Amino acid sequence: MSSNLLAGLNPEQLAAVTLPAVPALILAGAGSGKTRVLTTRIAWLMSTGQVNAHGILAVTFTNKAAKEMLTRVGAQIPVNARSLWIGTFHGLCNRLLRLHWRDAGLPEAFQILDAGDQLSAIKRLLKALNIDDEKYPPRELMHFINANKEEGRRPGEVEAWDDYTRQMKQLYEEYERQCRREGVVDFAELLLRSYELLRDNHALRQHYNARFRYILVDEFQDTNRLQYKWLKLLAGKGDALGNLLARVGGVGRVSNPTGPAGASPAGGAPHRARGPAGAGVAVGDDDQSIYAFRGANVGNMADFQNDFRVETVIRLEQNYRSHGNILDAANALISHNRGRLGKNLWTEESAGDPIRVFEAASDFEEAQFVVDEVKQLHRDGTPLADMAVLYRSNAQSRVLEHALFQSGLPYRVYGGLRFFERQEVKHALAYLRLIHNPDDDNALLRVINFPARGIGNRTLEILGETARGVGCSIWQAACSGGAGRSAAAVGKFVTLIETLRSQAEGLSLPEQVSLVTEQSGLIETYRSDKEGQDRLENLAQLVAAAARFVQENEDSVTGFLTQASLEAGEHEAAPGQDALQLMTVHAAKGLEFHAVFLTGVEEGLFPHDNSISDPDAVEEERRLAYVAITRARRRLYISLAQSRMLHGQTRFSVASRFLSEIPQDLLKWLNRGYAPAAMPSRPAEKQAPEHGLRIGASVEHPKFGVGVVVDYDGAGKNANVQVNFGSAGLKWLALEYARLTLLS
DNA sequence: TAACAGAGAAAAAAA
DNA sequence: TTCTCTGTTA
Repeated sequence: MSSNLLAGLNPEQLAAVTLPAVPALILAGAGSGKTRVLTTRIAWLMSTGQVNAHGILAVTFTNKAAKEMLTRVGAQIPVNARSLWIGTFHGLCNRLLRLHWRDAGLPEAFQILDAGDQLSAIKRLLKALNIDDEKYPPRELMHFINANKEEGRRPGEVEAWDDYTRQMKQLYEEYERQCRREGVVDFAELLLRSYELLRDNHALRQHYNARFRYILVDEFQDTNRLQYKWLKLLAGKGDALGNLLARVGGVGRVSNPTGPAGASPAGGAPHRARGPAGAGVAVGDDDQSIYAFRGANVGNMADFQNDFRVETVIRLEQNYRSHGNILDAANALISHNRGRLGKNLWTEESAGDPIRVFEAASDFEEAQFVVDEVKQLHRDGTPLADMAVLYRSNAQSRVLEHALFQSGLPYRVYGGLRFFERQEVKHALAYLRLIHNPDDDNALLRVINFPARGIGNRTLEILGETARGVGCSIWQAACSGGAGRSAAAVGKFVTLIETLRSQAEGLSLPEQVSLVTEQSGLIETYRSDKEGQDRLENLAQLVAAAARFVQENEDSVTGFLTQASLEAGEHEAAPGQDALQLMTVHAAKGLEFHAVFLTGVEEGLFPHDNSISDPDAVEEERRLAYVAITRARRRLYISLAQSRMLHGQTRFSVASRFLSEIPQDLLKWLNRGYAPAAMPSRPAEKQAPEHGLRIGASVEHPKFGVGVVVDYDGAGKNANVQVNFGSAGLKWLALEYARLTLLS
């Protein structure tokens, strides 16, 4: 059987798939068949009888990647999806904590706070404590808390040398208390809590060490410190052994034991000579590390090599995606970074097309260029969905969207709110939470006055104070009356929730969701809102999602709520229409397209202003550019604009340094030299003309026909306008003489 | 309570 | 420029 599995692998892939049970690092370049290697290895391990599904743990970062891995393994070998632990860090931690909630000190049905929930919980905390949120902004506190958790630090371990940090530390502690009281867990807490569970519970740790004989980690360059520590524990290499940590003498930091790490006999559990501790495989690409800003630590790759004394490093450098010129450009660009682990992509494919470069006079013109090229490629047979327009920052999408909209090309923008983050969905889920746990203050505050029922800030303040005074939940405070003038309204809300609860009794999950959306008044509110159509649609979708959940999993409210927090759903529920893809470079990681347009390749934008003064940050930008380039299979366009509207101002920029780091013989400048001169000069700088012929206005000329105003200068008698008459050409006309009629 | 105006910020983002 | 948040006002 295994020969089938291994067919078609190149020598490096084969080596990676059939690695013995030793720790190994696989440096997998873009498009080198990384996922295939991972899934084939899992299938190979099982089909050769080295391990059963039970003994494998595979970790990814996104639900999408986890799902894909599971599907592909399933296609190669029959597996029981339940016994195979493939998932995201958070998904797997959740699984662990649900199994061992008691040992982890959590309530059985603990709730998960997503980022938005966490922020509102923090705001509520600050209010309750009467903290000036100007001095201690909620977002900053949230960042402080998460950053510390991601370093594995509880409040007690935070070093505070100044008043500000001392206060933040204090608030971190209060926040934890609040979470404990409410039985909720934020994203970082999932990780930290399950890390601590394994660290402090020897029996449990040994159980999992023995169980997970093979651990595979995807996108290893994106792991943060805590995730790495967690992996180490699971692999049985723990800094878990408190003695080991102490002996190495670090200050509580997980530095690398320089000696023979796991082999320490000094107290604690003796390690097996082979086996569990040895089987970790990390797959990553340091050149594609683009998430340092959210705590990813590329250094984990080097630490892994040291801590696990990795002797096997496999490089997957053959690229199955792009043509040669594209890879050469990527290789050349990334070679400007220092301290790489080193890797050079190559392909058996031909060099292919040169990289097309377009320098536009303005962002407007750049967008137009993209539109024209996309149209051309589409006419030549490339599906729109196989083309992507990439940009560094979301703000750039506006002008692109505008041009696309004008041209009538269907497009799809990634980013923005996702399904379970939409307010109507969150409202509905809050009602669902409340009928199962009315003490959930977060949920209660979200909907106590939505739909509006006459409970304002003042009332909430009174309720909050009462609750705090008594030490009970807001719900209990609401039940005990004493809500001042709005007592009646509060009473009605209490009755509503209680009615909902009794009605929900015995209903299935989808029925409960449906009940809640209707009886709470949500549906009615959105129906009377002229812009509520989409929201109604989403509420219906929510019921459908609940039905699907019950079918695929179990009839469990907690399970559904967990999934809602852990899998926020798709960005766009767009139909399967063939549409051009618009997204940030970050969002494009892991994807590939026939043609890629990398836009805004200008100093100040890419690399971004905020990075330019920091060499490390510039390197991350360069990696980002590398990711962007390697998305393209056949065609790569790089465009830039000499001027662009940014924050309401026109700014002028020059080509990005990244462009000059690509060998010029790989580039084909589509318009260098003549372009800037032939283009209309910076319309944005001009004041509106008194003659009313603004740029973009349509005009008619008796001889030239219909055209569009692209520029103007002068005033009064000397006023001139430049009009693009299409086939009749671009003309400068003196307003005093030309008989122009304004059409729009 | 709800509507409105003025201020302030605008890099990237998974779970 | 435009979106979001906050504080004020009807």
